[in-house]
Amino acid sequence: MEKTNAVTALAALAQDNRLDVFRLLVQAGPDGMAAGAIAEALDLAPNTLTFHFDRLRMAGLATVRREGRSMIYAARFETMNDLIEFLTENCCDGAFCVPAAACKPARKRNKVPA
Amino acid sequence: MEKTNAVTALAALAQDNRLDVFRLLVQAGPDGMAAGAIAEALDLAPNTLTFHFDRLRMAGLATVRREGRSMIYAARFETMNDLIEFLTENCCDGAFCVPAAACKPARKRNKVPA
DNA sequence: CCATTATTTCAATAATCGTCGAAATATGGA
DNA sequence: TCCATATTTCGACGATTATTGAAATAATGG
Repeated sequence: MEKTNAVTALAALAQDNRLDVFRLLVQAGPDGMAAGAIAEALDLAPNTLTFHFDRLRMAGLATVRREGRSMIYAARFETMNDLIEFLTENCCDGAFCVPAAACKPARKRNKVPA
Repeated sequence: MEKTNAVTALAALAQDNRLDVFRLLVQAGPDGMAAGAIAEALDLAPNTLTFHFDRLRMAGLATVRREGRSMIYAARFETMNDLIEFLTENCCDGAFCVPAAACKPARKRNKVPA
């Protein structure tokens, strides 16, 4: 990931409502969530939400697809992982550092025993 | 890490010059770097740099100490790790996700732990 | 104490950001 | 087609942001 993409992604996440949206999408998994459902869950005006979705999409952190009348938004886990890798790379000149975590979204939302 | 701290940390990193500063500190390791050296390395005005240092410190991403006439800034790796953990937690409801990476800075230069 | 170096504080400014209201667009159903 | 639903677009607004220049503060050495 290039620095300018990292800054864009960080800026996309660096806002209260947008971070909420992203985390909701992260928890929703690859199937995503309808804009209306997110609006209701977070109590946000639909046009405000569109503004935030745009930021997340431009940052590569979310995707959209239409499904009937609804727009379904989903998180892009790959970008999140790239960002984390970018933040941790070159840490202490590489000495004693563990590689960044990769979130590998499961297709179904099965709880994993702790 | 709480959400508001995460937003602050993300905002602190979501700016070109500040991300450069932080990465420089990350690479410098626990011993840190003098403000003047950073100013020279990144070609930034000292007062502008103070502004950015403040953001990083308020976000818990950097510390300062005085050493003679110089102010030595250093990255706080713990906060970076907390942030990464926050971003990846609850990923896909916890299913199939690897825990976040931890950067454990080595004291590779002959420096005694405080 | 004075001069020098290193960094911070303060005030001002342009640019960007997040939210709102009103209107527009797209889809599906009667 | 007409209507309701779902979401986006547009124009405006106050708030925050990053940078600058000038002046202030802190530490060191002569």
